[in-house]
Amino acid sequence: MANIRDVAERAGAGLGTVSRVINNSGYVSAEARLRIEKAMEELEFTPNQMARNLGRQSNNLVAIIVPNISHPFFGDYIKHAEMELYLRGYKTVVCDTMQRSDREQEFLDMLRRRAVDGIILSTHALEDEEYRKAKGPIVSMEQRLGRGIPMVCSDHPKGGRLAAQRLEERGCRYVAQFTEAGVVKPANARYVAFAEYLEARKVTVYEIPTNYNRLDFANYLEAANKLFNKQPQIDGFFGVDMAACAVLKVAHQRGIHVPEKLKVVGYDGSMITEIGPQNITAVVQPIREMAQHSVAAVVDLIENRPRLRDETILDVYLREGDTA
Amino acid sequence: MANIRDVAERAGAGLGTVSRVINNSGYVSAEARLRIEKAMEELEFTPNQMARNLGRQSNNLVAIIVPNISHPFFGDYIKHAEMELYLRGYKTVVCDTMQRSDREQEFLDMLRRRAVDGIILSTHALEDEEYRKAKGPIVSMEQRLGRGIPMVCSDHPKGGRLAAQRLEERGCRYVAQFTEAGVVKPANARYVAFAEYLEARKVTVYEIPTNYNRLDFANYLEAANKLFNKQPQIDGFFGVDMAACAVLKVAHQRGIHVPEKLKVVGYDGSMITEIGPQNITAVVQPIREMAQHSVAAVVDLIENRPRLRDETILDVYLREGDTA
DNA sequence: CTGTTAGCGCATTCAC
DNA sequence: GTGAATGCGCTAACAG
Repeated sequence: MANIRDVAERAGAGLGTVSRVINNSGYVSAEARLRIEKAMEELEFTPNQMARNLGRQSNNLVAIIVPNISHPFFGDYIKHAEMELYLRGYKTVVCDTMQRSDREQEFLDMLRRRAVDGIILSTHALEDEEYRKAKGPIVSMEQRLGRGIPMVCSDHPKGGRLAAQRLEERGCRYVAQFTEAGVVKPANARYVAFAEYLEARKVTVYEIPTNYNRLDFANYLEAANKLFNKQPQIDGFFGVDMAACAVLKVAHQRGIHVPEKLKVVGYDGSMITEIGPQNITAVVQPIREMAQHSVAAVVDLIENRPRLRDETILDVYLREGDTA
Repeated sequence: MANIRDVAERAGAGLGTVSRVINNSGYVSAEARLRIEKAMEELEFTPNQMARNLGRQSNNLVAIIVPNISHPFFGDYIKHAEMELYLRGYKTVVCDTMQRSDREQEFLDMLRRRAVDGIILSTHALEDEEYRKAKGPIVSMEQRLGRGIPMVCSDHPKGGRLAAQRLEERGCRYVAQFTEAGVVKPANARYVAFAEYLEARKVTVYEIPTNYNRLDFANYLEAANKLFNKQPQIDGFFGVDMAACAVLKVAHQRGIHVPEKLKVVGYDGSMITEIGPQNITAVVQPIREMAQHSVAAVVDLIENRPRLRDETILDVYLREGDTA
């Protein structure tokens, strides 16, 4: 495999000149450029990325760390983030922690080893301390990790209120939501806002704890069954998209008609709210914008551009569907 | 940021010894190891991955190129492949071509530039020639690209037959399937096998061409509407999961009961066949095994292990659901 | 078992 | 404008 020296020799030029042609930087006479380009073609020369990386101390790689790649929300997120990174000249490394903190730690180490230039985190299984001492371009989704680590999230309190408002307008009196036990993060603000809004209006709110460590459908299905067993009188439900699907499914199995007897509002607004027989009414997170902002933030950090704010909170809205 | 030389000096050792400690390779006296480890800790030394990459001519990165990251099938595939790669010491770079051949070409170039050690391709927008001349570890999903490029796919003819068999058993007389116009690949064998099986048994098979360049739901929804407008008498349908969802949705809108009046069989068996009110009867591709085999193949190529076969064809089965 | 040496392939000075 | 020199940080081969 030809290298830059071979090219230089064949073109009767110096390494520097060849390098300048490759990078299209600095001054090169048209004549020399031609000779060098010809030599490159003849030798089928392709610059070696690893050598460039070492020289420039940067590899144009950003790692996106998520709890579950095949979850619709994260799938959408990764898709948009990958495109945004691509537009800025970066490639995307995906890391699925599968909810295991040791894997998260290993992926964090990639930053220290400079295996990637930056990281966008959607999981937070470690102590905040760990993130801060990683010392490098880190952006967090949905969790405040401390000063210097930008965070991007959607307006969860508003999302909770929008859902609550809708269920109340539709006359619900006994509503339920799934909560994620033991996890403190901005996302939980939606459950708080939801409950506050409704309780202030004398609507009963049941909370069913689910295991945040299991983002799979079966987990929500279990919770949905538990819900109907314990609180058969419920007439409204609010939860993440998958939970909404699970509740719809169990309701269907039990012959409970939606939206007549039960209203359902999802949270996320991912693809799965639109592919079923009924479109699920949902609070939509602006996934694409979340990707744009988080990517912009991490690239700013990598390229040493100053950032004004550490927090970006994006607007949400209620998308009409057939279930509420 | 401390480097290996700093460590060597502080520990009063040579570069080689430090390197051996870092890589846990070769012989190092317990005493020297201790001194070096101490020095590494004191200096908070972390080996620089870019330098290692250059030295070893390998970066332990594999690119997975897909047409759409957020598609349930590819999401599942990436998830499993990422895990398999991780187990073998590789990180995963994802590349979403968004069906654009120029992007595919750019991602192929990463291999030439040695920005990644290998590639797993799920898209095939270029001429076979291009792939072959990329000269490097390439594995193809669902498409024969020529000798030396291993291919992994599922047993599509069997899949088509299983679906056909089921619809026939259920008494369907007028069935439809969506086909991908103008694309030749093993995956299409399922449509051929499906039609052959049924036509031999005097069942009428309608084929609705869809645009392969659009893997989104709206595309299938359009096709489903077209189908019901043109062939309202159909009593059976076969198509990829998303198409099945679309047909179910339109059927629901039009008051056509499934499975009473219309049987539906999906292909892929991804998550979306199980989250709706009805479980969709589907031919299941062994996505995890597909990931395992394709990863094993690309890693074998990267690490110069000889491979016996160029083709791996994996078994499929029909998973019972509520729609057929 | 250990330290030294010589690359890995390119980018980036800096004289010329 | 250009070429030669130096360094990026580490690995691997080698002599000791």
